[in-house]
Amino acid sequence: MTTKEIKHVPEPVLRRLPRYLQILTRLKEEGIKEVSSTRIADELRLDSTQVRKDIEFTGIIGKPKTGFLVPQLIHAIESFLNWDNVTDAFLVGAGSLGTAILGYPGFNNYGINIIAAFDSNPEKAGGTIRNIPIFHIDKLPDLSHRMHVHIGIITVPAAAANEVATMMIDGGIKAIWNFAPVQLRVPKEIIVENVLLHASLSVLTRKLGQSIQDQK
Amino acid sequence: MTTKEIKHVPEPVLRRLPRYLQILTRLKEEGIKEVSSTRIADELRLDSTQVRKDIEFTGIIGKPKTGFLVPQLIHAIESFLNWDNVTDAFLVGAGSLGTAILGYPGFNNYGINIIAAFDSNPEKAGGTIRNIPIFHIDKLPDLSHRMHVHIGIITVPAAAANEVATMMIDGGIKAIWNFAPVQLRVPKEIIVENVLLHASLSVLTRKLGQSIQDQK
DNA sequence: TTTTAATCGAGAAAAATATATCGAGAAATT
DNA sequence: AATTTCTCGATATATTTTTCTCGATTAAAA
Ligand SMILES: NC(=O)c1ccc[n+]([C@@H]2O[C@H](COP(=O)([O-])OP(=O)(O)OC[C@H]3O[C@@H](n4cnc5c(N)ncnc54)[C@H](O)[C@@H]3O)[C@@H](O)[C@H]2O)c1
Ligand SMILES: NC(=O)c1ccc[n+]([C@@H]2O[C@H](COP(=O)([O-])OP(=O)(O)OC[C@H]3O[C@@H](n4cnc5c(N)ncnc54)[C@H](O)[C@@H]3O)[C@@H](O)[C@H]2O)c1
Repeated sequence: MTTKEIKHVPEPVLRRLPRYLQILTRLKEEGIKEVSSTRIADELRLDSTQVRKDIEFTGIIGKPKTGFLVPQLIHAIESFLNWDNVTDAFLVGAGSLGTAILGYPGFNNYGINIIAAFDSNPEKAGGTIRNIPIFHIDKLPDLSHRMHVHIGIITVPAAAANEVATMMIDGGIKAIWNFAPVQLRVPKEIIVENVLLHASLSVLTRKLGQSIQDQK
Repeated sequence: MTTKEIKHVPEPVLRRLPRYLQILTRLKEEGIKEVSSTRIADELRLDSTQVRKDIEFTGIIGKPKTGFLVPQLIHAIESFLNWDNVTDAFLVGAGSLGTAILGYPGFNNYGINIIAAFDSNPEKAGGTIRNIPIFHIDKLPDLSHRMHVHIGIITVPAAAANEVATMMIDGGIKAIWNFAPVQLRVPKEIIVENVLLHASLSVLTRKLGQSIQDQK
């Protein structure tokens, strides 16, 4: 790989890296300085070569016999995922799921910082959750332009999701984390990451159905 | 494929099927009787061959020029995912995320029916959410045995997740839908489906970081 | 010091997944 | 009735992702 060559990173790699990070953070707390790909792989039931290849993307090189330096690897993964410079985000839809996300303090460790929420229900406007203010949705266009927010989180009902996405994009948002079970119709330069819980469930229920069938 | 041969279904296929279902349900509401793989593919920005291949798993065969019958396909996918006979589930951890899930009526359409929730906080026990009773966690072993529940949902803090998983398995649960960001250590016959929101975020933040970098 | 054991990283191989090609069938159009 | 258009589904190909193999390197043990 030459100096400035941009190498494509497979999504499966991106999804595994935070899992490594989770182990590494724990090891660091335990005072462990070095870790091998074998150890990470064993904990996550993966192949050690895969772990090594994933780590290779971050640019960190290990040492035979001992492995990787824990703090160095943590830093490299966080930097690779862009989690070292936290990006501001808006959340739209302060319903039950939206409230849970707003209430979760952990996301700051994962690269995003929710600075405001919006809802179409006038009764929700004016309140705060964990010091995050909730505004009426009408305020979104103005505020997103002024605050240069780049990430939008959609937790509105499916029927409203596309409308909200359009507002976000008009407001300058570049990436959308979408929890509504619909396909967003957005320009292709907009990054969309869907959290499709029904897709997750489909894997679970199908496997369960199979395993029950197999027992017969 | 001979009569009783069990064909392995790739996970990516299982994750796409509910997305098809969502389109199909909408089309059915609009009174549309037939749909082609091309149309589904266009809406989801997929390849039509892939859609056809996925549908093939459900056993439905289409007709040239017109495609597939919408109601028939809906039924086939639901049956394939085991969503036609809804499975009872327990949820453990009636915190903010757990409450959101308990409050969501949509899961009954996705094959699961949450019949009870548990929490270690005595103050939460006794209440109900959407008519779902919340019990103290101590009641879990007894109740799960008596009620023959097969699915467990974990929405407790990461530190408590493994302990809860063990209790669930002892109680006869066969499949776990895990929202805690930890690797559950369970026997291999137990089905675990993780919802790793930090993994989803890692994809988003990395891509965003890249796209911002590329513009420079 | 020599031996042993563990690991990395490069390259090859295998497996899984996605995409392309094309003949045949069915509906609509001429 | 012939032609065009669209689609399915079988097969082949391409791409992506995972796993395997192995020599080199390092630390610890003998
Ligand atoms: N709650 C869950 O467990 C769960 C699970 C899976 C998926 N989801 C999805 O997440 C989304 C939200 O679910 P929920 O349970 O929080 O629903 P909810 O009804 O509790 O919350 C939706 C919120 O969005 C607001 N809203 C509606 N239209 C709006 C608009 N145009 N602009 C701004 N705000 C608007 C409503 O006022 C409400 O506060 C839905 O798409 C749902 O399918 C939720
Ligand atoms: N809220 C979110 O948006 C969000 C996002 C990503 C991941 N998660 C994960 O979901 C889980 C729950 O998050 P949350 O925000 O709802 O937390 P929370 O603190 O609001 O809820 C946790 C609940 O679990 C209960 N609990 C704790 N230990 C228990 C035990 N041993 N047995 C039974 N109940 C127990 C607590 O009493 C509490 O009610 C966490 O693992 C968190 O990392 C949450």
